[in-house]
Parts: sequence; C-alpha cells; structure tokens
Amino acid sequence: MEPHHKEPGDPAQDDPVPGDPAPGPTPYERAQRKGQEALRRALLDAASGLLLEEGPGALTMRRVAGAVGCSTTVLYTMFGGKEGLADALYRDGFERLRRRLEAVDGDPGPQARLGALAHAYRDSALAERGYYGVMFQQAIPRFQPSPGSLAVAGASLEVLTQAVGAAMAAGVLRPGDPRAVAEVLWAAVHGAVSLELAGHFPDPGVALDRFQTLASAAILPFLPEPPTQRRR
Amino acid sequence: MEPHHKEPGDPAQDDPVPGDPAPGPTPYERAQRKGQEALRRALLDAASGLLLEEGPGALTMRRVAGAVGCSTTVLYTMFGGKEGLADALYRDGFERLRRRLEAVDGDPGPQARLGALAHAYRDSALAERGYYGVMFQQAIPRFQPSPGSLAVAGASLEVLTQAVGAAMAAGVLRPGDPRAVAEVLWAAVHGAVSLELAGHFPDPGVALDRFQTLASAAILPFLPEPPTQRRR
DNA sequence: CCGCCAGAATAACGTTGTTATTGATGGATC
DNA sequence: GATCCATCAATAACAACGTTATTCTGGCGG
Repeated sequence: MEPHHKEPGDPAQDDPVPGDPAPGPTPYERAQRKGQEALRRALLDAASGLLLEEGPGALTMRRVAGAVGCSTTVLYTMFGGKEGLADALYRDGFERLRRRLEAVDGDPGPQARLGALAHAYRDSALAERGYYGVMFQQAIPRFQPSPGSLAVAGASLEVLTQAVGAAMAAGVLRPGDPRAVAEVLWAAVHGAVSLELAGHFPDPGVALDRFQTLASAAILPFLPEPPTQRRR
Repeated sequence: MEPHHKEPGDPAQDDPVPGDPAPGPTPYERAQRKGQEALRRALLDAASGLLLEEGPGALTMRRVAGAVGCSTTVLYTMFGGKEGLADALYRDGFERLRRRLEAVDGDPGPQARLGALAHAYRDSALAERGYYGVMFQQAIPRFQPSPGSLAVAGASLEVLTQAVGAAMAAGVLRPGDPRAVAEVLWAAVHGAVSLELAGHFPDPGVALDRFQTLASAAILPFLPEPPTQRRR
C-alpha cells in the first residue's frame, strides 16, 4: 500500500496484465512519460532556483509547488516526498559539478589540468553554495542520499579519475590506481573548501592559500621518484 | 524590544538602578546565576543526549524541554531560541573535540604526535556524529555559528597548532607559521573524514587508507629539506 | 500581611511535511 | 457514442515544529 512514486529506472513494475511480455514502454506510456519528464524538469528547475537564490532553507514543498503553479500533491506523486526531491537535487548538483569539471580544458598538460580541476571544484562550491549544502552538508534535515545517488556522485568524479590516469600515462604521476589517487585529491580540495565555507578562513586570500597548499601537497605522494619518503 | 536572553559574557547590561556603581554581580544574582548555570548545564546535557543518541533531527525544543521536565519557555529565556541552543552545542562540540585532542600524549615524539592527533580527530568525528553535524554540516537548519563561536572553534585547534610548533622546535618540521600549517593539516583530515561520513568511502579500510594517505601528504610540504619541490 | 514582579506553565499562532478526501479528465468497453 | 473506471491533481485537513502571548505562581520589599 506504499505510495509508489515514479522512479527513473523502474519501468512499469505494476503492469496491468501479468502474463504480458511487455516489450518496453507503450507509445502511450512514452508520451505520458514525456509529459511527466517535462513536468519533472519544471519542478526541478523551480527547486533549483529556490536553492540557488535563497538557500536550502527556502526549499519548501509549498514554495516549489507555488513556483510552478501547481499543488504539492504533484511533488509527492513525482518524487514521493521531500527526500525524493532532495535526492533528485543531489544528483542534479553532482551533474552540475561534473559539467563544470568537464569544461576544464587540458591544454597546458596533465599536471596543470589537475590544478585547474581543483580550482574548478572550489569555484563550483563557492558559486553554488545551495547545491553544496545539499550534496555535502545535510542541509535538508531528514535526507540522506540513496545508494544509487551515491554512485552517481562518485561517477561525477570520473573526470578527475581520468585526468589522473592521463597524468600517469604521461609519466607525470607514478603508475597506480587512478581512482585511489583521485579520491585523495578529492578529499583534499573538499576539506579546504568545506572549512572555507564553514567560515573558518574568513580571509579569502588565506582560504586560497590553504587550498592551494593542500591541493599541491596531496599529489606529492604520487609523483615519480618519491624523494626520501618518510614514515610518520 | 528584543527578548534579552542571558549571554555568558554579558554581566547585567540592564541594571535596575541606573546610577548604581554595580560592583560585580549581587550575591543574589550570583546565587540565581548559580541556579541558572546548573539549569543551563542540565538543558545542554539533555540536548547533548538527544544529539548523540538520535541525531540532530531529534533536537526539538519540546523534546529537550521534556527531557529535563520543564517547559519550552525556559529554553527561550536561557538561549533565546533554537539558534542559541545550537550555538551552545556548537561550542560544546568543539570543547569535546579539544578535550579529545588534549588526551593524546606526545610520548613517541612530535611527528608521531601529529599522526595521533589526526587519528583522534577522525575518531572524534566518527564517535560523535551528531556533534559533527552541528559543527561542520549545518544539521540545524537556520543555524550559523556566531563570530564568537567561530573563534572558540578555532581555539580548539590550538592544541594542534602547539603540536606543530613543537615539531618545528624539534626540527621535525621546517620553521614557519604553526597556525598556517595546522590549518592545512586540519583541512586535510577534515576532508577525508567528511567524505567518509558522507558515505563516499563505504569500506572502512578504504576510508582509513585515504585518510592516512592524505594526512601523511599534507605535512610533506613542511618537512625540512624540501626535495625538488615542483610548481603545479 | 499585602502588593509586586521575574520567571515558568499553558495554550495558542503560523509554518512545515504529509495525507485523506474530493473532484475532474481521459481512455476502455459495450 | 454513452458509460464506467482508473489516474492524477486540487483542496483541506492533521501532526509536529519553532515561537510567542497570556496566565499563573512563588518569593521578595514595604
């Protein structure tokens, strides 16, 4: 008796005819889904606008519904609740991050590209604080990303992983697991940005310095010819 | 006509007799304050229990008041609102962190002490997730720490700064600004812990590996005799 | 002993997420 | 083509939340 809201990768789990082979979605379903997808996009755009302009605190079911001119019932049939809406925004936020990272060109070589990706990460977080709050701080009280959304989030780091792989292929980094290196770099830039956004580096110059210092340090263990690596 | 709630370092800003010299708090006020301070401690303990056992979502004015057996009015006269309560918990959380960091002994030398402090930071975050949510994620929707509380938070890192200073004095680290080095180390361990708590490192072994790798890397730029430091 | 007042209990208000109820709309069936 | 039915949306309600206006109480000065 659970209110079955539409899930993206869940095609017709309750088909009306049990013995039907069900060869994909009916054209009717396809048309209907098109409309639903447009509606979904409109709802997500409205929520995104609220999130970017007024922050996560303004993300209210009534306000989102009012922004698109419908009732809150639509939000519940579409997303199943505020957690579902937050989950969609979570995915959307990592999608935005991925696009920003992909927009970084790798002209000046693999090493400079890693630095540029790091700065793109910081710029993204500073520019879209609302999304950052949904993605990393739990700005929506009861929300925690579903495992699938967590996987989507990790996939957004694929561009960083590939850049690390390219750097390894170019001999700029020592051969190894690109994913592991990318995760360490991610943690480094994320930590610096997180403390900056939390207000612990009020001076932007200081924040940038800490960011660059840490980002530069994070790749040191992966450079070739490790110079007198010490145990701690 | 703002509701003047009690602030810790604000002794009697509205003295009843304007022409009075007011040589400190009256004994009556002192006794009353003693009672108020005990009440404040009880309220904070109740809030802390809710926070640690059920998470920030259970931090409700009514629940906190119910846990100590009083009405919500007491919370408003004491803290001025939920933001004030969150601010007190914020300070309390950094106080707890400071105590945990001070509990690490520096027997095996300054360098091992830095590693032990890093692990203590991680252990603290993993053990008291509720406080971590209040301190770094904004788990309480409308709350943002006051400048004074931010300063208290930074002061909790003093133990790390002093450990860095000791390492510099011992020649383990290159001479420099201990505070800057401590902030970089803080950002490193915080980033790894933040991603772990967000669920991006589901395997605890992987999480520990990323943490150690990044923590070790973060001090590399500050070691003496920088080996072929490269620009990025 | 009376009057007074700081502070707490009670109950209310507005807002939030959520849902039960009702109403409309559009294809399926005879 | 008319009727039935299923699905979705609008309305309004409910519970819980933060907050506050109102009422009550308990201890002090006169």
